[in-house]
Amino acid sequence: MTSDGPQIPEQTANQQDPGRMPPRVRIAPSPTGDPHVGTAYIGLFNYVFARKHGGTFILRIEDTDRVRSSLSSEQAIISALQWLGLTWDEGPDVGGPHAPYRQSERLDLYKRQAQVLLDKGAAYRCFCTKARLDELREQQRASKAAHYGYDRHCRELDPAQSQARAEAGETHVVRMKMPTVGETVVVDGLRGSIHRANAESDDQVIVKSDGFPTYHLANVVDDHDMGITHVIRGEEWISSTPKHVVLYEMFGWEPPRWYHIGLLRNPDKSKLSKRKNPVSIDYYRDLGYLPETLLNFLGTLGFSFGDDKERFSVAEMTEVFDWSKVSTGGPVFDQAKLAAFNADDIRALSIDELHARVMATVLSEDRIKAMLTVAQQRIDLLDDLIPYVSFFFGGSVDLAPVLPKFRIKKRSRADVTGILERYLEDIELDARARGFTGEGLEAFSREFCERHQWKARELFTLLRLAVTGRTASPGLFETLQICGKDRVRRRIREVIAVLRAGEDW
RNA sequence: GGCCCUGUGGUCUAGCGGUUAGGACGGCGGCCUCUCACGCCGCAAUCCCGGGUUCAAGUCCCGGCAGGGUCACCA
Repeated sequence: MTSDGPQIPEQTANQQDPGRMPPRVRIAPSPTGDPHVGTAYIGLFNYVFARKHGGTFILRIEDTDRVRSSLSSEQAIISALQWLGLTWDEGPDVGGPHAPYRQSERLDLYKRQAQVLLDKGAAYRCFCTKARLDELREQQRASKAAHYGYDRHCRELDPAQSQARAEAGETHVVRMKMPTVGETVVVDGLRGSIHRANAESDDQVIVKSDGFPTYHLANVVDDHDMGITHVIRGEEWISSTPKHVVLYEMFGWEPPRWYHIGLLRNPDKSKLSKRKNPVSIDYYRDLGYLPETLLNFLGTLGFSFGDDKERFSVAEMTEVFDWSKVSTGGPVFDQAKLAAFNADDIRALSIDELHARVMATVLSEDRIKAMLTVAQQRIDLLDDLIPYVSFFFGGSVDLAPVLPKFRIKKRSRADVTGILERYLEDIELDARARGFTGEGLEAFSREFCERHQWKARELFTLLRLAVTGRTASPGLFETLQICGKDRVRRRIREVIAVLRAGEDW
């Protein structure tokens, strides 16, 4: 299976000597939403590490979650990473020696490997129902149990009987048979040895009832198959890494080296989340951050260049990169500092360069034409254009003049705030709205109104006020489309914050 | 709650037994200037706590505490 992949001299691959063979690293985003800055952050470290050592940087799409994954999200991730310039050597779009690079297209491999584990007695079929598991979890929570995991109910079922039940069509999952004694050590290149008693880990599901593998199986199988030498990923994975180590042992494979990078945080120190901070790479792109600036900023989080230098390019970072310069704490993603970096970089551009950047982004031909299309009927002089379309630009909009208009007859302040919050959330859930085209948004929005028993007129007014800061604008949905998803979301979020802070009416 | 990770100004970080604890963002004050912005100068602000070890601890050890992650048929 890996006959063409390099065998990794793991024994010699210590921190001083990253291995004689060039490293192979990957990022493995899940295409379940907008491209996340966390992906860019982890991608940066993987990219730099690979380039530093003349290795290979791979993009693998982890789309084993059948219900949440979408091709549009995958495309968005690819284009966001391309915008940043983190180019990969192998991936779903460019192919490579270990294609396919999309997990949904590698099902046979996982199925085969799961069978290997089953045959070895290292895994077993579990027929427990969702209801039983929910109840179990509930009980554990209620009784404040020391351990919350699966109770291994099906672990000792007779394999032959299990197989017969499976063949008879009984729905089941496959779980790994975690050792119940001893401990597993994860050697982390950043944090040293992490010990964990095996009894702490439960029998993780490795194949779901729909036949798709879970992350744990797919990730181990693919990393091995693709010859991944160093797994550089987020800290959130630390607690399941012992399971991964055990999986490698069960297969008899040499594990990669692990490096767990600290998680990006919200200002309140919790894990970075879209409710508390813009997390979409698209947001930063569409609001006019420079890609090299975003990368530089990300580079200063968790990594220190040395010599008090913090403005550096990816190429420079690559030159001096060393794990000893990487810290393990979870850095807060500070918008103000990013903005300051961006301001500096804009100032450093020549006028010609600046012009080129602006024309390629906020004033791109497509965008201007879209604006002209909606402005044509509404301006009398050519010179009226810019004032008229001003709300298509910039982050926030001045709400002060329209704030009183948010008061809608027979609706409380809480009603208004609530419906806007709900709208913001539901955009994510609806495929048409997610695409953010005028048509899709309109269909979604009308349905949304019906569902919540709001008149279209009421909600649409709120949206217009929130997004444009005006009582009159071009058609709402074409306006939303041109503004773009991230600007729209930001402005709605800001309105919500303002309304929430105010007195009831 | 169990387990695990982390702990230098508000934030990102440097430091690796002896430093006036350095830089950056932000804040504050000033200079420049027709205004604003830029730019420049300056100021305030930090070693989580408690024990050890040591002539000497932000740096080493132990114990607390705090924050975070994770305990899914999501990754």
